[in-house]
Amino acid sequence: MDEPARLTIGDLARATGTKVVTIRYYEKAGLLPRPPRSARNYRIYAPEHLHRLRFVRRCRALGFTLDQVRELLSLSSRTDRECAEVDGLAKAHQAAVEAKIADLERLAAELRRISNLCQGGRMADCRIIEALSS
Amino acid sequence: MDEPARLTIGDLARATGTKVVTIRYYEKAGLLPRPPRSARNYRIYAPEHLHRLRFVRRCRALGFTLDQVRELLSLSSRTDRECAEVDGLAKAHQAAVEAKIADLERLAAELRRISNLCQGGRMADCRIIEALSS
DNA sequence: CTTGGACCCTATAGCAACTATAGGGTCAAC
DNA sequence: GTTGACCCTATAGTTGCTATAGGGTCCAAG
Repeated sequence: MDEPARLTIGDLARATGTKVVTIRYYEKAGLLPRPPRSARNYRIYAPEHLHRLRFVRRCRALGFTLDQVRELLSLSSRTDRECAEVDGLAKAHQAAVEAKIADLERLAAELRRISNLCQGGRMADCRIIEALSS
Repeated sequence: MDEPARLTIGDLARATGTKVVTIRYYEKAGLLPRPPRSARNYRIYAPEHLHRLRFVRRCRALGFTLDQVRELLSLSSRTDRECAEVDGLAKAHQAAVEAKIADLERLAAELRRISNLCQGGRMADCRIIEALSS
C-alpha cells in the first residue's frame, strides 16, 4: 500500500495561504486537532488536516467568527443530524452581513456628502471639519 | 463675568452617549487633552472638551480609526493650512468604505447561494458543509 | 451622625483574531 | 562547516474598547 502523504506545517501554510503561526493558533484555539509529531517534534499532517484547514479558511473568508466555525465543524461531524442547524447558522450570518452592508451604505452616503463640501480653502473655513463637529 | 460651566466626566458621558471609561481611554490615547483636576482629583471639563469629544465620536461613528481621528484633529487645529489634506482623508476613507461594501456584497451573494442549497436532509448529505469545504 | 447610593479615581486584565518577536533546535546543500 | 530555510515554544503586541478590583468622595435621608 501507498505511504500516506506527510505534510509539514509549512506545506499546509503554502497550500492554503495561511501563515504558519496562524495554523498553530488554530490548533490552540481548538479548530484543528493536534497532529502527531515526528521524532524531532515537528507536526506531521495528513490530507484530512489540509481539508479541514481549507474548510476553516473558507468559513473565515466568508466572515464567520472562529466560534461559528467551531460550531460548523462540530455540526458537520454529526452526520446523522438534521442539517437545519447549519442552514440556520448560514442564514443568520447572511442576515448579519446584509445588515452590515446597510450600515456601511448609510456611512458611505454621509462621507460622500461631507467630501463634497470641500471647496479648497483654508482650514479655518473647512466645511468638512465643521460637518464632523456637528 | 459668568463662571464658565464646569463639567464632570459623567456629564460628558451623558451628553455624548460615551461611557466614562471610554472617555478616560481617549485621554490616554491622546485624543482628548488632560483636563484640570479638582482638589479631590476629579477631572473638570469645559465646553471645549465637550465639543472635541463630540467631534471624536462623530468621526468614530463614521468609521474613522483613532489614528485617523488624531490626524483630523491635528489638521483641524492648523487653521492656516489648506484643507485639501482633510478632504484627502475623507475621500480615502470613503473609498475604503465603498471597497468594504463591495467585499461584503460578494460575501452576501455567496452566502445566499450557499443557504439555498439546503434541502432539509441529514448532515451526511449537507450541501452547505460541502460548499464550505470546496 | 451615619448610612446608602451615585459618583469619582487608578490600574490591570480581558475580548477577537491574529501577528511579531525572542530564543532556540534541525537539516540539506554547497 | 556554515549558510539559509525550515521547525519549535512562549510571550507580548495590535485595535478600541469593556470589565473588574479596590479604593475615595459626596450628598441627602433617616
